[in-house]
Order: sequence, then C-alpha cells, then structure tokens
Amino acid sequence: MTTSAPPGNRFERRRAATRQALVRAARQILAESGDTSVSIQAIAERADVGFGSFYNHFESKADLFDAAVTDALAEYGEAVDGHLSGLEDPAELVSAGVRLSAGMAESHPEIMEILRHRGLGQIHSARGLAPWALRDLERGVTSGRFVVDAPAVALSVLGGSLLGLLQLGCSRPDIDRDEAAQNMAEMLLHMLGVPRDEARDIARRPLPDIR
Amino acid sequence: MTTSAPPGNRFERRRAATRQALVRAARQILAESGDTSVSIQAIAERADVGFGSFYNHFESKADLFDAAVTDALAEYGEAVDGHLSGLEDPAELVSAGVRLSAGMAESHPEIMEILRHRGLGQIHSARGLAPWALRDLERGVTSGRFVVDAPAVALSVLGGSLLGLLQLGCSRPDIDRDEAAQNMAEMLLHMLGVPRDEARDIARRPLPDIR
DNA sequence: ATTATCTATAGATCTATAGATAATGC
DNA sequence: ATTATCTATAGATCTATAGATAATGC
Repeated sequence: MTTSAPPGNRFERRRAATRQALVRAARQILAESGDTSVSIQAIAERADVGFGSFYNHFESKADLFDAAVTDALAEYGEAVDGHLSGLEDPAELVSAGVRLSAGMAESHPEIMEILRHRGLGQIHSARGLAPWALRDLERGVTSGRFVVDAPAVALSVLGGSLLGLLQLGCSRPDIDRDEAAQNMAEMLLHMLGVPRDEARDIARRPLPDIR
Repeated sequence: MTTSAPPGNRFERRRAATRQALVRAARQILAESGDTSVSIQAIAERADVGFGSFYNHFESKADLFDAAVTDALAEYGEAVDGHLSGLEDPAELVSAGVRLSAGMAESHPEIMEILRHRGLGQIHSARGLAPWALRDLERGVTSGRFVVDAPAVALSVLGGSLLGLLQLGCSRPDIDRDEAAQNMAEMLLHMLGVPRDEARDIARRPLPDIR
C-alpha cells in the first residue's frame, strides 16, 4: 500500500501524505459503520489534517469515499494477486480466491468490511478483480475445465457469493469461516463443471501460505 | 401492500396514513439514489407531511430507512410467495425464485433497487425470505433432490448471486435479463446437485404467470 | 377531552471560502 | 515565488421542540 519512498519532491510527498491521511480516515469510517453521513470536519479531525485541506484534494464527501473504496479495492487486488500468482489451474484459482478472500476477513478486516459494504457495485467494474476473474473463467472454459454459458453471469455468482460469505461471517459469528469458505469453494467449482469429488479435493487443499 | 380498509378507528387510520407516506417517501429515496443523507425536511416534503410529524413516528432517519427496507422486503416476500405457492419441487422453487426476482427488476423496480442497495444485510436475516429459502433447501436435501453440506453457505450463494444478478442488470443494461436469470438458475441448480440437463430443462420452463 | 398534525423557531452544526501562516523550490 | 496547510468565519442548513390548530372519540 505505501511504498517506502514515494516519488516526487518533498512538496508532492507532503501533499500525497495529506491526501492519504484523508483516505485512510475515510476507509476507517467505511469499515466501522459504513455511514458516510459523518461531517467533513470529523473526517479531517480523524485524519489529523486541517479542515480546509480537505478541499485541496476532494470536491465532496462522496468523492473522498469513492477514492477510499478504490484504494481498498486496489489493496485487495494486490493481496489476492500476490497469493495466487503461482497457480495455473483455473479451478484452483477460483477456490483459492474464495478461501483467501474469506481469510482476509480476519487478516485484513478493514478492507473486507469495506468490500462487504460497498463491494456489490464493484463486481462487474472494470477496476477491481472483475477483468482477472473473467479471464480465468474464460480460460477455464476454453481448456475444458469449466462448463459455462455466460461468463458474466458466472462472475455475478462468484462475486455475489463471496459477499454473501462475508455477510454470513458477520451475521453468524459462531460459524467456522474457513470451513464455510471450503464448502462454498466446493459448491462453486461443482457449479462451474468440476466433478464433485475433484471439487471437494481442490477446495480442501492447503492454501499458498499467507504473506 | 395496502389493504383497502385498514383496521382501527379514523384516528388510527390517519396516523397510519402519515406513517405510510413517510415510509413511501423513504422507499423512493432508497430506490433512486440509496443516499440517506437527505434531510428529514426533504423527506417530509416529499411525503407531503408536516415536518414535525416525522417525530411522531420515527426517532431518527436511520429508524425510518430501516422501516422502509423492512416494508419493501415484506412486499417482496409477499410477491414471490404468491407466485411460488403452487410449486412443490425444491428445484423448481429455487429456479422460479431466482427468475421471478430478476423479472421483478422490471415489474417492481423500486423494491428491487432497494434490495440491490440494502439486500446483502438481509440475506441471513430472520425477517425476509431466509427462513423460507433455508426450509426449501433442507427439504431438497432430505428428499434427495439436493446435495448440500451446509445450507447456510448455500443460502449465501443463492442470496448473493441474486444480488449479483440485479447488479449485472444495472451495470450492463444491454444484456437480456431473462436469459441471464435462466442461465443463473441453471448454474445454481447444478451446483445444488441437479443433473445439468435437468437443471437446464427446469430453468427454462415457463414461469407461473405474473400477477 | 384527546390526539395528531402543522407551523415557526432556537440552537447547533455543517459547508465552503478567504486570508494568514509555514514549508519548499529555484 | 510558489504552493499547501491551517485557522477563522459567514452563510446556509438541519434537527428537535414548543405551541397553535384541526380532527376525532365519547
């Protein structure tokens, strides 16, 4: 998320730091309550930034919160991407993608709470993971691994299911999230055309280690 | 939604009408923008109700919008329920439930926009359709129609997928919604253990006529 | 007599901006 | 000299309530 030495001169770095402080505050708020009716004043205070500075970077609250969602989504993409980079089989990619994302509810709660609140609108967005997921789905189809008529519909199922799983972990704190994620991965793989036994096997394989 | 002669004396009916006007205004706002930062004053104006009356019925904006979501959800439940009442086979119930809901995006846009914005939090709620859906899933399992390890996880997939489909219709207005819904129903039935050919057949059956 | 609605308003809060201050580039 | 941040504030808006008005029950 933060590279150690951002580019630009000291001016640009200070400016970027102020902007980032605002985005980080917005992310916290999105994750904690999802309530964006908080005042700009309160946001600036939380960011420890002068009130007027807000308008140096954003035109409105909605503008800031959009940037915060984009920021969290990018971080999510990088994290998932880093973990999945070794995998080739589309079935393994889908399974690991679902299970890693579920695991991130614990390791990266802020990001996943933001996705739970705002993720639905990103499922089919050209930013975010949609293009990658679509590409993997289509690769699975051409290789014969998957049987899917409409990749966009399958993407709706995968993305929506993941949000449903995040919500399940939130509504029912008692259930075992890893187990639920394995279950879901198995169901989704079977849906995509992987034989049930193989789907179960893949969904229970050890994950690539978490960074 | 509105029975022609609500109970109670004229006082209670007038009171109920005022409350309903506020709820209807809140529903419109939720459906149009989903932005709940609108002022109470603006809500009262839209409801054509005196500003102070708001506080006779609700303690806060959040309180009103919660009531509006509950109201829309109940109406959704009634509509779906009415259409599915003739069906017995759990597989047909799942398929028709998905396809009818997708169709309601056109016939009942306000309700479905509200669900798109607020539905995720209702997937596992004891209000709403969750109990019914869970019961149908479990009936399908005991009758051997479905193969499902964790009904709550399956419910997450069904509910999340439906929201993903609503979102798809919204992000890609060009695609054929009915066809997408048939596709999704087929995929979900297969996931639940229905053989693919049969799943396709069921997902393409004519729906019970829309009221 | 009772109850709900409506109007008016006080006080609080919020937004957007103007002007002063501080930091950096050249 | 330039640029961003910070402080202060004017004006707008919003919330919650108090008191007046209208409708109904008995």
